[in-house]
Amino acid sequence: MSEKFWVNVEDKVVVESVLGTEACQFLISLASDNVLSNFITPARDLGVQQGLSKLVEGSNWNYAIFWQVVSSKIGGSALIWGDGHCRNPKEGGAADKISGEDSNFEKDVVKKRVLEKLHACFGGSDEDNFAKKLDGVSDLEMFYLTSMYYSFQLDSVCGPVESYKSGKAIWVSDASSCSHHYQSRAFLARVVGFQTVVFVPVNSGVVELGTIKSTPEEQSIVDMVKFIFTVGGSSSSQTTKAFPKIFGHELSLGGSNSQSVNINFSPKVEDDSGFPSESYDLLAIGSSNGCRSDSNKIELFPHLNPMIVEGFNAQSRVSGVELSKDDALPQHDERKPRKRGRKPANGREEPLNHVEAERQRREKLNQRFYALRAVVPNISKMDKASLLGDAITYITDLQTKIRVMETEKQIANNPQQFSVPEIDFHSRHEDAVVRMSCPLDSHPISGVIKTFREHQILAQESDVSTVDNDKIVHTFSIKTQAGDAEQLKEKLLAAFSK
Amino acid sequence: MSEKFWVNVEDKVVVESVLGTEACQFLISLASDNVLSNFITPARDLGVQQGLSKLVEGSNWNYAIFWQVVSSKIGGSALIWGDGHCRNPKEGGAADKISGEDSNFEKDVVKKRVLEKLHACFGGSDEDNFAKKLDGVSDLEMFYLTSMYYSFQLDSVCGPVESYKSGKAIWVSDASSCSHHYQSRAFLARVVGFQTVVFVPVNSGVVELGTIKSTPEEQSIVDMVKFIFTVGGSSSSQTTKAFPKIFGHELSLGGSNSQSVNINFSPKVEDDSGFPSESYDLLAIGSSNGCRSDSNKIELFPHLNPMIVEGFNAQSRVSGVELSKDDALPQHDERKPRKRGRKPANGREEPLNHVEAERQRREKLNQRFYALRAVVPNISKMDKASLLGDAITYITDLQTKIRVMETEKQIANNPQQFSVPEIDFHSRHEDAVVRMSCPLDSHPISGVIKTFREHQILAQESDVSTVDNDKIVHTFSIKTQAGDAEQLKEKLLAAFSK
DNA sequence: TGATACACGTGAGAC
DNA sequence: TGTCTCACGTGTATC
Repeated sequence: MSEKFWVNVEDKVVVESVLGTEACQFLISLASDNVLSNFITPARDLGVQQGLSKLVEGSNWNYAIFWQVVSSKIGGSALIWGDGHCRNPKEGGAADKISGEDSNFEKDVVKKRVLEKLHACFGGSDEDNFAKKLDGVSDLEMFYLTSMYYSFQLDSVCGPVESYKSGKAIWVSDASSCSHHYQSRAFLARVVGFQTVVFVPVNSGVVELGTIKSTPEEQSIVDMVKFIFTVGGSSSSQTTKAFPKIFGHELSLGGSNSQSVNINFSPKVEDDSGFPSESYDLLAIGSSNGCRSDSNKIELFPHLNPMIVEGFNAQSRVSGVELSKDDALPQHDERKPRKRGRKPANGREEPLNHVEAERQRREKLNQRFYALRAVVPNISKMDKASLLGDAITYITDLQTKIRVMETEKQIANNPQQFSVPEIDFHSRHEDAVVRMSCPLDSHPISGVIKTFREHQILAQESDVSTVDNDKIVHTFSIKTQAGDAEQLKEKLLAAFSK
Repeated sequence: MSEKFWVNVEDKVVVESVLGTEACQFLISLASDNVLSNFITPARDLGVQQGLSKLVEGSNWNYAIFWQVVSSKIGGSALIWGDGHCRNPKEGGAADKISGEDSNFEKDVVKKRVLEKLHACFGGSDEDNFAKKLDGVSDLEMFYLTSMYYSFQLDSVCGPVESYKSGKAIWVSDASSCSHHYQSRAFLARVVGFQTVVFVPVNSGVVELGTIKSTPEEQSIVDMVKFIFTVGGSSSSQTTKAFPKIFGHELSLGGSNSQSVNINFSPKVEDDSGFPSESYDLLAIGSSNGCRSDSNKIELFPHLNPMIVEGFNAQSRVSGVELSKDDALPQHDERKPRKRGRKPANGREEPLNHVEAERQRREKLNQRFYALRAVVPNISKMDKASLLGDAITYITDLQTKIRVMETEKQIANNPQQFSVPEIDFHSRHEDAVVRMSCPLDSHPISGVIKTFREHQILAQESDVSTVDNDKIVHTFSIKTQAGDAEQLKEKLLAAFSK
C-alpha cells in the first residue's frame, strides 16, 4: 500500500529526506494496516491539554505528549496519540538549531507537503488540514506534528511502551541515548537536537517530555507529571462543578462533547501489589485536542483519529479500560517497601475493605505531598509539617509578588492617572492650538495621537519640545469647525484622566 | 505628675483635642506610674515585623500591632507594645476620611508636637524622636504611633486583654462596637474611622488588626495570624539557618542582638486541656521594631521602652514566660472536642510520652493545614487531599501568572527591542535633519529626548506625525559641528537597539 | 538512648 | 446503607 503514499520515486526521496527512512517505513506500515481503526479510542478531548500546557509553558520543555493506552479490538493494547502541547523556542537561547541555519521558504514548502501527505494517508479530510494554516514549519513542529500519527503496540519496544509497562519513569539526558529511545522518530529528533527526553507512566498512558536542553533528572518534574495526570491537577478555581458519579466514583465529562465520556473507575484490588491507592481519575482540566503554542499564538485542532469507532457507550468504555488495565499493567512489580509502621498483623480478614480504603486514602494524601514538594522550591526540611509551612510562606510570597507587580503594571499602564497633563487650548478663527504639558517619562504620545484619530482630527502642526528639564510640551494645531474646539478639549481631558 | 505633661492649660487643651480626653488620662497615668520600668521586657526585636507586614501589606488591614505579654516585677502581667506595622491607604477608595477633609499644615504641626511630647514623657531621647522625621501625620498614623505608648494590665478590661485571657479571637466589624473595644484609644480610632478591629490571641501576646473597611469575620484571617505567630510562618527561603536547641526544642534568636533571646519552650501538659500541642515558638522572620510603610517608604525605629531592665538571661526569660503563661493563660478553657477516632483506652501510662508527642505532631500538622486553608482561595472541598491539590494548582497558577507578568514587564520595559526605529539621517551644512519612524505604541519619545539631553543636543524643530495608521514619525533638526552628525546617528541607533 | 517522623490498623462521625 | 474522612494509639525506622 505504499503506492498511496507517493506517486513517484522523487516523492519518496523527498519525504524520506524530511522524515528519515525509518520513520517513513514505520508510518507507512501503520497507515497501510489502518491500525487506528482497530482501537477503541475513547474520546477526542481527554481534558489533559491544560495539564500538558502547564508542563511545557514556562519550562525548558519544548513539547509534551500524552500517549494514551487503548485496547485493540483484535486483542492487545497500544499507546496512541492522546494529546500534546508544543512550544516554539523564540526567546531564550534555545533556538531551533538546524532550522536556524538553513530554514528557507523552499524547505518549509516541502515540510508542509509531507505533513499534508501524512494527514491524507491517515484519513484526514481536507478541511481540517492544519498544515495549510502554518506559515512556516520549524523542525520542532515537524517532529511534534508527525508524532501525532504514531502509535506503539504494547508488545513493541520503544520509550513510551517501556515506561508504561515497567511503571517507571525514564529520564534520558544525552543526545545519543535520546535517539535510542525515540526509535523510529529518532531522525526527526536528531534534526531538532533533543538532548533530553522523559517518559512518565501515568494512569491510562504515558506522558512524554522533550527538550533540546540537556536537563538532569529531577524527581520533582516526574512527581509533577504524576500529580497532574494521576492525582488530578484540577479541582481548583476553573473546574469546580461537581462531577456526576458512577459506581460511587467520579465521572469526568470530556470537554464540550457530552457524548464522549471518560469514566474514572477505581477497580478494586484484592492484593496490594501495584498501586492500590492510585485513583484512576483523569480530571478534565482543559479543552482542545493537540495544541501548538508559539509567539504567534496559533492553535491547532487537528482532529486526529478520524475513523474511530463511534457509538460506544459508558459501559463499553469501562470494560475497555479495565481490559487494558488487566492485560497490560504490571505497573510497579516490586511491592512497595512499607518501611515504617505497625506490621500487618492480619489476624482476621473481616475489615479488610476498610483497611484497604484507608490505605488508599493515605497513599492519595502522600501523592499530594509529593506533588506539593515538586512545586515548592526551597524546602527547608523534608518532613510534612515543614513542607506545609514552606508552602504557605511560598504562597504568600507569590501573592505579594503578584500584588506588587500588578500595582506596578497599573502605574505603568496609566501613567497619566498619576500626572494628568496640563492642556492649554486656544481657539482661533479656523483652527485651534493645543498645548499639552506633562512629565517626560509619562508623556502619552500614543494616547494623544490615538485620540486625534478617534475624533478624526487632522493635526496640522505637531511639535514636541522639553522645558524645565523633565517636562515635555506637545503643541499642535488642528482644524476645527465652530463649537468643536471646546468639545475636543473636554475629550482630551477625559481621555487622559482615564 | 501631670505637670510633666504640659506646662500650661493651653497645652492640655491642644493635646486633648488631638488624643481625646480619655486617652490623655490613660497615658498620663501610665507615664507617671513609670509603668514600663516594672516590666521585664524581653527583647527589642521580636522578629515579628515581617509577619505583621505580611498581614497588612496587600490586605485591607490598615495596621497590625503585636501586643506582647510581659510579666511585671511587682507581680501580675500586662500587654505592652511589641511591634507593629502600619500602611497608609493611598490607592484604593479607602482614604483617610477625616484628614482628607481638613488636613492642613497647622494640624500636622500640632500632631507632631503631641507625638514629641509623648515620646519625651515616656523617656525617649531626642535622637530617636521619629516625629521629627515625618512630613505629615495622618490620623491613622496618629492612632498607630500613640498606640505604641499604651500598655494594658491583664486585670484591666479592653480588647487585647479580653482576647488574651479568653484565648479566643475577637472580631468586631461595626464602628460603634469598635469604639468599645478600643477603650481609651476610642477617640483616635473614631477619628480614623475604623470599622473593623480584630484581636487574635497568639503565644506570648495578642495581635490586633484594624481597618476602616467593614470586614465580616473570616476564620481564615484568624488562622493566618495564628499560623504566623504560633506555628511559625518562617522556615522558608529567607531563614533556613538551624536554630540552636534547648531542652530539645527550637530556640530562636531575636534579630541581630544575640543577647536578647526568645525561648521556644513547649511546656509539658499532663492533661490535654488547652492547646497541648501548640509549640511556643515565635520564629524570627524579620528585623526592626515598629514600622510605618507608605508610599514614601519611611520606616520608623522608635526604640520604645528605653528603660527596660537589662541583663536578663535565657533562664529568667523562660521562667518569665512560664510565669505569665501560668498565672494568666486559661487559653481555651473548654476541652478540645476530640470528635473522632479511637477512645483513649488508657490502660497503662507507660508510653504516655510517646502518645503525647504524637498528639503534638498531629496538632502541628493540622495547624499547618488550617493555615494553608487560610492562604489558598477557592478550596473545592474541605478534606485534606483536596486542600493539598488546590494548593498545588494554586501555586502553579501563581507561578505561571508571575512568569507571564514578568515577560510582559520585560516587553513593556524594552519596547524598542522589538521594534528598532528606522532612522533617516540627513546632514546639511550647519545642521542635520533626523527622521525617526517606528510603531505608534512603542515610540520611545522620552528615550529620544533623553538621548538629546545626554549628548547636549539642541533640537531646533521637533515634529511628530503619523503615517500609515500605526506609525509615528518624529522629525527634528539639530545643530551639529562637523563630524558630529554621524556620531549622533550611531548613538541614537545604539540607544534604541538597547 | 531518647527524640522525631511516619505508616499502620482501628473506631467513629458525617453525609 | 455504605463510603469517606479523620483522629487516635501504636509499632518502628532514622538519627
